[in-house]
Amino acid sequence: MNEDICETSCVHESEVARAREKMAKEDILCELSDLFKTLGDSTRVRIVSALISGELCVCDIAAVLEMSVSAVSHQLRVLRQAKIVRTRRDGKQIYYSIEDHHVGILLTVGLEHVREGK
Amino acid sequence: MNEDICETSCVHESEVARAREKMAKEDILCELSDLFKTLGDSTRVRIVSALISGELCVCDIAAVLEMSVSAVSHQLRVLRQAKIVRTRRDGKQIYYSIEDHHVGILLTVGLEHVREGK
DNA sequence: TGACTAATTGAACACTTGAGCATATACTCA
DNA sequence: TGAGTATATGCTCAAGTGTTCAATTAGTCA
Repeated sequence: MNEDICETSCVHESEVARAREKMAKEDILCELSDLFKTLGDSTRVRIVSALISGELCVCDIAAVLEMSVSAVSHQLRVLRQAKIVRTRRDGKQIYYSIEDHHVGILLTVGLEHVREGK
Repeated sequence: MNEDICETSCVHESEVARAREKMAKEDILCELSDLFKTLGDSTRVRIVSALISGELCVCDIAAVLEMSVSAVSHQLRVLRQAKIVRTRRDGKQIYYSIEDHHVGILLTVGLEHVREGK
């Protein structure tokens, strides 16, 4: 049952079948890569990292990052749509915070990996 | 000690200072975002996901993903440079496998997050 | 050694993306 | 309600990215 995709003769069919079976579904993996892609920008990880220690309003985030409110707001929207952060209004300000604990774990594990690589 | 970055008057200086202190260093966060960026592509997560259940040669990976060997090889290089995968030669083939356990954890936690979001 | 082949690489192109600017919301509070 | 202000959003452009095609490398094994 050759797949006729790889023309070369080196395909180990049983290994391929096994890997296919054990992998997560394609659309789930797409969502997963979208999640990583969202975290794959230095502005956005810096925002998330700043929020780990507690909620902040947009102006504060901009001050922490030393960036314009507009640029920060653009990235906050991306983080919001990806359900990585949530918002809460208090008076004139809108406070941002981390949406769920998975995000914190991802940051922590990722940092370990980075630091271990020296 | 106004930073003169955010012109508006809504900056909470103590919160900003606290966040700045607790955050990881800028260059570390940059490396972290690079890590996520590397995983932030559907082809690459699919490769990593395929390798979680065991090593595979380039041809096999291409077969699993139903992509050209060339396209896969380009992405494998990116994963290699990011120290996400390692290689081992056996005869004519080169086998790829996951570099370290953090990668598996990231995938797992990320999948949890994605699946929880329904 | 030399033919063969798995894998890598370079260049090109279409597509995506982040930041800046100007403008528009949306909410507060007097 | 209306002025004031914190935040959000279109639009645009420069910079970055993934895939294809063609050519090349690096290793095997007869």
